[in-house]
Amino acid sequence: MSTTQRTGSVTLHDVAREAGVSLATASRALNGSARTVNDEYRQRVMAAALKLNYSTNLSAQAVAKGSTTSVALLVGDIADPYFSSIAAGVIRGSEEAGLIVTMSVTERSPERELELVRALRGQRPRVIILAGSRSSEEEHQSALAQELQSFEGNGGRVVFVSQHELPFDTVRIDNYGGARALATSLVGLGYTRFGAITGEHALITARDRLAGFSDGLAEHGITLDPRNVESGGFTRDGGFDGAVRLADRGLDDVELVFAVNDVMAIGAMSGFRSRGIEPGTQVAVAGFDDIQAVRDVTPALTTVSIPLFEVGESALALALRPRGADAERDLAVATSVVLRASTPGVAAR
Amino acid sequence: MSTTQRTGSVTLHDVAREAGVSLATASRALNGSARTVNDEYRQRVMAAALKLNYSTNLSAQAVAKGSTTSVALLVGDIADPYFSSIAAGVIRGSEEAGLIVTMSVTERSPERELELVRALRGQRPRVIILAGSRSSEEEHQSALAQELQSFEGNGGRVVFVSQHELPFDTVRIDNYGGARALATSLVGLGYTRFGAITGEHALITARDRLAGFSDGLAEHGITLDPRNVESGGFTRDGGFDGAVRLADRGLDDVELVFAVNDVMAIGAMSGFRSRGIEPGTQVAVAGFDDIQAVRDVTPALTTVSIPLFEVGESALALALRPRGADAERDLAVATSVVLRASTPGVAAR
DNA sequence: TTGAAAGCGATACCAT
DNA sequence: ATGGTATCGCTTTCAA
Repeated sequence: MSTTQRTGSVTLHDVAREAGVSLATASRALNGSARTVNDEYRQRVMAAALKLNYSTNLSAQAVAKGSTTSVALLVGDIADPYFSSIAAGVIRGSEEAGLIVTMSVTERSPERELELVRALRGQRPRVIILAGSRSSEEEHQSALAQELQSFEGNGGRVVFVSQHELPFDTVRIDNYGGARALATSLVGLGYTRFGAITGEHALITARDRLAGFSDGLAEHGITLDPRNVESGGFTRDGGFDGAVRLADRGLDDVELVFAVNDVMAIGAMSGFRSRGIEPGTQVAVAGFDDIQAVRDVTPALTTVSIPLFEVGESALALALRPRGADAERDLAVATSVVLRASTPGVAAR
Repeated sequence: MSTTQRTGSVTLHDVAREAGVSLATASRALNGSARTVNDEYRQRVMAAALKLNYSTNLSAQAVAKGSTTSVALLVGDIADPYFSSIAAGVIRGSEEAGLIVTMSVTERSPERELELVRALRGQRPRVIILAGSRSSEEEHQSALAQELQSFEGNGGRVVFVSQHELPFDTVRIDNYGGARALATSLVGLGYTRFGAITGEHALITARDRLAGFSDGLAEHGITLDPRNVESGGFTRDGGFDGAVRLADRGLDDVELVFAVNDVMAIGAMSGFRSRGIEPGTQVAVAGFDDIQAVRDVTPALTTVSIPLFEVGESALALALRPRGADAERDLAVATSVVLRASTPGVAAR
């Protein structure tokens, strides 16, 4: 009977033997830090590794070193362009730093998010990045905070994207300010009657954007009538349904509808259309995020631009910053209003 | 001087001591397979683990067991809805199976794909799923095949999505047949003059779709004139540019342009528009994939639907199938033509 | 069932 | 610089 090798993998031991050096030397030559090993030996080890097609066992390395090379990324829904763009940035940054990204999906559920963070601990990642839109429910907030705190206590790094209610490093997206600026721009175009489609009130992002928009209008003496505000899912269908409800109850004199994110806005445009209301001409529409798709819908969507890819990169960069540098732990990314055809200027009234 | 703990983490050892049992028993109670441990002890261990907030170190577990719980997923571009939908399926399936997915982006480069696969070996994942659109360059193909073969030799599982030129399990998407069926449907609508926008010829997916479309037309005695075929990047901008080139050289009598994927088709619609050609009315457009966005562009895009999320789930399921069951290693997913407003029926000619 | 002890594949300290 | 060896956290024989 032949011996069954559970793992046929070549180990460092094999390489060392092949090269005729000690295990320690092989380790130093392959993964050790600097020139502490004779070039002659180094060559031999490299050659042996190549010959045997050796590949370092990252798990073993992790237990020996007491630290991994992985970054855990939590997103609400990877199929949503908002998250996938951020993910692309995180992945890019990680690959540049030689780190591996593991990805989990919270499905926008705070419970699930908490569960995942707990499970992720087993991975002992270097970094946990939370990009899901979080809710503000006290209960989960504190349980989550506690979990993350102990993760940091054990040497991990935590970075939030967008949220800023918890005491962790965060890449802050100025949802409030961006929406406020949008309101001002739209008023500048001549609009005076507004409606909105938002997500669940518990979603901090949705709330901030709506508040910013509302306050922006107020600044110009315009009130956002709550009767013209529909709320639903933070998704394309949520936007569609919101628009339909708005249309069905009568748009009255509402000239422009602000949806708190682009996918909702795009859904809303289709929703209006399904009711025979032509977006852009019969009702203007604006969104938030500036995802790729907004350039290709008709009319092109006015929105607030967020450099999503950059947000992802920044989140990782923030996490990798040396621990001591606790100067400014809040990295703010700039947003900017982008006016497009979905909000044409209002002709003389 | 106090002892500095490099990792503050609670270990199984701590739990065992707290519970007053041996390391072995604690291991069995927490992560061991079945009822081989006294219920009384089991309770004690669980309680201790909970009290100490213990979390299994997955890396250590991996080296001890000789196998990990991770799935490596390679995609061409995570921000592309085609890939992100597949990724969502893979992630869902993995979470159900208690597996962690790590994600890498090939940026659609065969070199990068090969590099990544090599690097991924260090992770010793249970499964590697390759969802990138692969090229057919002989050189990379064989190097990749070799690398994957040895991965399988060491107990790993490999699954391809869409590709079927290499001898590995694959979730096969019927690109050829789908495009062919699309051609037939469009001819049925009364179209007779076609153009196309495709990706680089080396991309198997692009080539198959174009071939299927062309053959489908040929079946009805219609020739796809190569002069009406533009090729470029497999992206939105590639589609945009292709449309612009087509428009600039004169659409002549081309009534319908088939773009080999939806993002290109959507880009093409914008491209045509930028040249004053209204898609849907002045030129019909069709795509392939049925990504979410096609419902919300105007006119809604005719396309070939692929159940992308399901493709991702299936890829994982295939990988997890017991090794012996080598019956049918090619799982085919059904595609279906979806006619929408971008290809209105042609009135009596 | 339970515990002692031998690995798993690497790193790093301590002599040489 | 190099090699021997303890160690990392966990699993899994092997006896008891």
